[in-house]
Amino acid sequence: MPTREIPTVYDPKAVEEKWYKKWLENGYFTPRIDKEKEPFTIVIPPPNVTGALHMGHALDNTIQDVLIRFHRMVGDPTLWLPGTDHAGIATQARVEAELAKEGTSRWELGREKFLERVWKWKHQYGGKIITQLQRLGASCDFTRERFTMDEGCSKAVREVFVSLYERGLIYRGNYIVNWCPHCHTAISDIEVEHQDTAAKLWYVRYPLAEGDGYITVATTRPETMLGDTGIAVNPEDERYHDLVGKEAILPVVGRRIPIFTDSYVDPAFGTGAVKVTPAHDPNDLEMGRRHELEEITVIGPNGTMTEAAGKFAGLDRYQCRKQLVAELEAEGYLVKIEDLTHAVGQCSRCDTVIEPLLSRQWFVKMKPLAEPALAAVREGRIRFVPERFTKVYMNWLENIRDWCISRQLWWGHRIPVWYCAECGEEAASREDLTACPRCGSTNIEQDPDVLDTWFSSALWPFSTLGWPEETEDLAYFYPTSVLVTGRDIIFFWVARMIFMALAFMDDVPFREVFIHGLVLDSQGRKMSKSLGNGIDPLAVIEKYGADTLRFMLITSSVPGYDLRFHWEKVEATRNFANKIWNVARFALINLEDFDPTTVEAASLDYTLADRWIRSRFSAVRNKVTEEMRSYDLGSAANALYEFIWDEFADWYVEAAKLRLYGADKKARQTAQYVLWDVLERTLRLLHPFMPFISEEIWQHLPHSGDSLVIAPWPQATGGQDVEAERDFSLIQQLIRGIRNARAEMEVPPGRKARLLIQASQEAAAALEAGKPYMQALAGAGTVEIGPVSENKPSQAVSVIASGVEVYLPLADLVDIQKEIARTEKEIKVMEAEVARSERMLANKGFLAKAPAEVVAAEREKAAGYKDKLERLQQRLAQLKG
RNA sequence: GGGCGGAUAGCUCAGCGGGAGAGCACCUGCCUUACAAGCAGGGGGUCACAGGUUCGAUCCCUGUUCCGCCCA
Repeated sequence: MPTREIPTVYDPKAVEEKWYKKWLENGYFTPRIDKEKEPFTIVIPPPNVTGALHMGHALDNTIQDVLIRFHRMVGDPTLWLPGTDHAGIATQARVEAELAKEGTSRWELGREKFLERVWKWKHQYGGKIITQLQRLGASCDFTRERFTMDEGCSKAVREVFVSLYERGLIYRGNYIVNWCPHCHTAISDIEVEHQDTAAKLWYVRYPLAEGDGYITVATTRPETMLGDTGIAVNPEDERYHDLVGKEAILPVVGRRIPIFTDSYVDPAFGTGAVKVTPAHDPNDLEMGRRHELEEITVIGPNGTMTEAAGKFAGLDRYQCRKQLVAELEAEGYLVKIEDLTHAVGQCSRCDTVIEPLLSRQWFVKMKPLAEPALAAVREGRIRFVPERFTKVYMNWLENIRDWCISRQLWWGHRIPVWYCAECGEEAASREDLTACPRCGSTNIEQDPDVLDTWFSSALWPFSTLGWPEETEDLAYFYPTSVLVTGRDIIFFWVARMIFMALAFMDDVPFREVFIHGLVLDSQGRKMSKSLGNGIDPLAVIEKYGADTLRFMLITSSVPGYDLRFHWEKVEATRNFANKIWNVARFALINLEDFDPTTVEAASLDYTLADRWIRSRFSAVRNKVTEEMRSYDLGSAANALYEFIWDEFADWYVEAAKLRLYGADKKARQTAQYVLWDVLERTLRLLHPFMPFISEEIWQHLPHSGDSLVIAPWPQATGGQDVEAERDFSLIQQLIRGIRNARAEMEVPPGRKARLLIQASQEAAAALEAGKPYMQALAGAGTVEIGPVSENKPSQAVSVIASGVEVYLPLADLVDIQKEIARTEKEIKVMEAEVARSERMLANKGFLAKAPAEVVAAEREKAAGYKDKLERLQQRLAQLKG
């Protein structure tokens, strides 16, 4: 027999570790492959190995765990595959920082030693986020944990790279890339964040080569003029017609540069004439290549001016700007300076201003890959939830540019391309090469760069399941069911997984994408290290428990929208956990002598309250189940909150006490049975949201099975008990009315009041059944129920509903003036209701066009209001008479 | 500049075609043998503004204002 005694206060610490350990030991998180069943699969968005759990992870993984636990209970073979991402730049930076402290650097160490060092770091500190996920309660199958740089994933990366290379979808070329002078590597377009910044627009006069005319250009980056090789104007721009084809002299430098037309130029910006610097601006590069301009690199990889910048060589780019502008001004070339704000690209990792740099990099050709990825979503093979994110995804892919995938780092998947020093061969290979495949020379070298981290993440849904091997896991669990991730990562990851999967698996990576928002601080700002406004989920778990954090996050979130973190909400949720704990304590205390296996459920004497709570359970069970499937998790959790607190604890438990404390054995047993049954099944509904507290209580309750983790989801039972819900609702209404009347008449809480009830025939049965509840919950003494009569008590407080009049003859306590005021107030409210209802029913359009059931419902309401109003008016007349 | 989202009680947010809801805060009364992290009662809203569609609009459409995010 399980122990039925539990402590008076819920202590999450005492239970969380215990249960999590047991769950792991029993292998509950590892699915059994059953070919007869459709699996439910999620691959985790792999957090960075360097990472620590933050609120965003907490939300993302709680959502996944709720879905996973639900499906496991429903009986689907359920796999949640965990893992981490090697996070190229972040991890490398972390280890480099360590080296710097030791007074050395990666260059000093050399590539091989450095990588050894990073692996060592990874084994020692990396992946602590995985244990943090366990604190959250995440029920991942850790036997299948993966890492983007492990052998299998690396093999997948090789295969994909070489295959794309062979298909001509990966190429190497000289293009402008986003160069981070601080991280010292190229980064992709989406790793650049655009920040509106106050800036200047410099108007600079370029003299014409012939004659004494000039042309004025406007630029936000005067230092790049050192690399200017042309001036462009819009072909439609008549202001410059006579200058097209002529040459200008680059001030300070003295180079002759051509003036030409290109429709890219916006005649409305600046002067309508733009300087063209092909080596330092992507648009200029395109123009330059159209017009065969020279590409002169004047800013180098570390952000300082190159030799090509002449006398400015060696200066930092901003120093150069200052000096150059001064010189232009001194020599009369500077026309004016305007203020403007424009978007400045910054490195998303270190906030350094990006330098567009012409360099030789590897790219993935996107158009051919994007097309099927667009089609998959357009045709509904992948569905975004909420639906509006479809557009974000489509817009991005429709305007996609080629993806720069090479990074000038050491930590990552090294580009599997070898160059032959003898014959110049460039060979991509699945196996490491030691000799040139063309000339056989051993004088070959592998490309020094590594791949963008997202290249390997893009393969995650299938590389983790064993691809390119044809594994059982891959055959069974792929494609995955749903991807759960934040809206900030649609481009980085979601889109890339989709096109990679379509290109290599010939199938979608997941059928649905559930997008959630960001967790903001209480003022609505993003949580960030620099602001110091982040809240550590582990601190919340430490103080309030994982269930509280989980439930708080879920009930605060609406699909697709950001949510704010408030400690008040955490506390409110903690209070809810405590409510559950205490209602369970109550149950356990009263179930000491109860054994469900000896009870015949069919032969018990169910009361109105029993029927009501069972009907309400059935409704909430259906709602939660439905909303789990439609991803309305916050709504589902709120439904449980309301059911547990408002209906089960506040009403059912109170109503059941009568019989639990009473002498009638069978009545007591019935109450015990319903209390146990509803609580036990409610815990199962609660488990996906609050796995720990639900398990702890469930284990103390009589139950069958080893763990709530693998307990079956409650079945849908018969329909609602409409009659019980209606009758109990009437009783609740009267009890509230009586409580209110007592409070307003200042009846001492301990004083029992006799109830005289006059009711219509229809209401009588419900009232008879509700009698004990009114006695217990409304401080009623004897209750007399009779037909409506002229004979109404005068020195009494009244509670009036449709078809029912309740009188509390409290002789000395009744203040007639107060009672008149109360009645008048209610009459006013009721008059407004009747008026509203009658206005609707008098509207011919309403009667003719509104659905019949709406009209019928309105008629019924109107009748009820009118009945109540009449009774109130009679009562008022009596009080005044 | 383009796109998306938001504006509902003092605060934070649900609801999204048929009588305005929750939590917190506030007021009143209760240590009622599960819970004071609680129980019971109560007050509080021209649902941003202006038009339109509809028998009926907080909800749908258009526009305006103000906030936020994404893309260029």
